[in-house]
Amino acid sequence: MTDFKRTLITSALPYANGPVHIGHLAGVYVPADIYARFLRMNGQEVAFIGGSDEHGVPITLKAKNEGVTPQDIVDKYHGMIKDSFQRFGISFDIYARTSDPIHHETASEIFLKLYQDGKFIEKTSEQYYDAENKQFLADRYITGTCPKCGFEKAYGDQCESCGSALSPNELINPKSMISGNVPELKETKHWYLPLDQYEGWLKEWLLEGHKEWKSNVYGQCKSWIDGGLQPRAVTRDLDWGVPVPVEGAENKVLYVWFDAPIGYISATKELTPDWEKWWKNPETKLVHFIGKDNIVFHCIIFPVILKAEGSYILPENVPANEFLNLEGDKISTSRNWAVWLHEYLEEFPGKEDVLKYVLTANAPETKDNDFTWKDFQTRNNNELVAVLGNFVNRALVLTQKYYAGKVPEIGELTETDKLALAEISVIKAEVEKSIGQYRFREALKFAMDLARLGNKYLADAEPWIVVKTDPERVKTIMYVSLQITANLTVIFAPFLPFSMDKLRGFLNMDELNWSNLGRTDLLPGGHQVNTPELLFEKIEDEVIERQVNKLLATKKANEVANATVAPAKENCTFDDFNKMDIRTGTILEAERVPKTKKLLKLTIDTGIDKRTVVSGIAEYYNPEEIIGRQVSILVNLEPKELKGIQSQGMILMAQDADGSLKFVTPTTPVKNGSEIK
RNA sequence: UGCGGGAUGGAGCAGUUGGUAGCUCGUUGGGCUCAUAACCCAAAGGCCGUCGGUUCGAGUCCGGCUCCCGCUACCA
Repeated sequence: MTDFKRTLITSALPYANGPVHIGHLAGVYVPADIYARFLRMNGQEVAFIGGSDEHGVPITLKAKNEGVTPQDIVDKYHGMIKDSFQRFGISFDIYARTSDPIHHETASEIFLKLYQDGKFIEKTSEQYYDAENKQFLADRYITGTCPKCGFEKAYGDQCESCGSALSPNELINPKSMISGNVPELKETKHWYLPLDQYEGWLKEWLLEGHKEWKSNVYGQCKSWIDGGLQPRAVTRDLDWGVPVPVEGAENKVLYVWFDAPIGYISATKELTPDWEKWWKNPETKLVHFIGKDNIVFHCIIFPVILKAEGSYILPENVPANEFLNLEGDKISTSRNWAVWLHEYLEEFPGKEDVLKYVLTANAPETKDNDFTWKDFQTRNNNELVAVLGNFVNRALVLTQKYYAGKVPEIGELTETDKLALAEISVIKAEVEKSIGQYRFREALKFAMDLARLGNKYLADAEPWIVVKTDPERVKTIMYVSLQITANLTVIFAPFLPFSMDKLRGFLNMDELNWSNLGRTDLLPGGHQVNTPELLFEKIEDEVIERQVNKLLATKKANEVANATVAPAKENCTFDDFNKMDIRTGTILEAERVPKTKKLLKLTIDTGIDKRTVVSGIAEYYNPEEIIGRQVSILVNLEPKELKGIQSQGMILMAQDADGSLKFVTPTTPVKNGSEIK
């Protein structure tokens, strides 16, 4: 194992098209912050890097929608994000941004170096171009009819209806999602990073050299590498971003995934003129904190860029987390399904550490986890308040009561005392080991064990009883209790920085580094402590209910938003309508199509014949419950093979605001085969 | 479609190299009353998703299946 002299910690750059939410925090910033604080307390040299990712198509679109410039958008969110991180206590050494000139320079330089060294390949291809907006269209911003299933709102990369992967050129009647116009095909030149040429190197460096990475990270990388890598475009046709610094690249910018990780480097440059020791000295340990969606960029693409450049170090570990859900649903910026950091800070002033605690205790380290307000309350009330806060309070209140806040002199230590004090060092070692393995949830649990130890010690020693018979003995008991309390300020400092500041205030002591943990003389006899307040307070049901109601309101608002009725389509002639032969039929049989989520295979009596129809309704209806139902069926639709089954016709469904499907059925039964007109 | 991760007592999670299944919360009973009705002790509660295989022995290794989540497809 290499002996590192310093640690460079990067945290994924949040995308500046929205505020930061608890998912970002749990996945990236809270663990990264714990790690940074822990290392600093150990006297290590640390640079903790963050910043906003401000380029890319979504930001330009948002700007367009709101009638402002992209710079306005990123200024707004960068300011908001930076401020909320600062108030939340994420201890970045620098929080930069990718629209900063220093970043543009850095990214340009690296691109240019690779370009001059011949590390890219150039390719010209035809891509859809929106003439009105004078821009090429990303796959996702082209819509049209799916060539496979006929669904009219397929995207350029995929059809949401049948699930097939598409390329934009396959779409029938392609339309720009930006202008609604028909896009034209236009030639354009781009530079590609030939990832395939680095396969051998990646196998050696990553698959052989970093088997210790977390299984979710390692597994994903392995599958990518084993599956064969393709060259990836590093440039885009867009006017928002870092301009491509070569001839013949007008109106082209660096693709965001190329430019964003370089943001870590430019941020370091902004932090210190001595930035090269952080990025080019093999005695520096580089650790990327990210979410799982970023694994491929940080484990494969960015390392390839660094490797191709030649003078940079490579990540030593990439402890990516899985995702955090909120009350059972995926967190979503666009659906406003999130707990926003800036709102939390307003609504729970002074409770920054509570959120850090809950997000760490329930961190999605090995799999997706769920954040619920109920759990938030439970952990606050039963763990922070009842275990940690309560112990501290007991120790301090007794000290006030018996000794007017003066730490008593130590007497003879009993076996119990010695065991309790020795346990501190055991817990210390466990916390260190867990943090070293990026298991912050486990580390926090061990830290909590110290508070539990304190409670148990007091319960066993019973100073409130002993005081009546042996006041001398009580002095030692309280001395030991206070040393445990003082040790708590050290062990919890990486996790609950604000609360430990507060606790040190109660104890009237200075901040200590990690190596003091385990000492049993942190508060000398005679030291005066202050009158304590509560370290944590209970969170009442009403507070939680308010948050839950807020989320329910969001859910409702989303439904209303989705309920906006689509505008009428173009007129069609009566003949057009007459072409469709819609009948009433009855479902005779229904079964799930194996290996699909949405499809049911139905046998329908159409009055004309009995035929098989495959219908995408399995998410809303069970096969058993629909047998015998009358439905409306388009009988003269061209047959279509779905999952190897001939589907002869289409069942008409009404789609509700929430996306659910309902049968269109006569109000009272009619004869099968009745025409609908 | 392909790939990755997950499935463990009521809930949320640990289980490192295969050797008597743990933790936090909740529940029940007891103790204590210094403390924010907090704390301490004890108990109940699991054929570790499912089927098969390797092994003296499998939560742990191998294969099939089912179900969730994610990536593929620029929201951590």
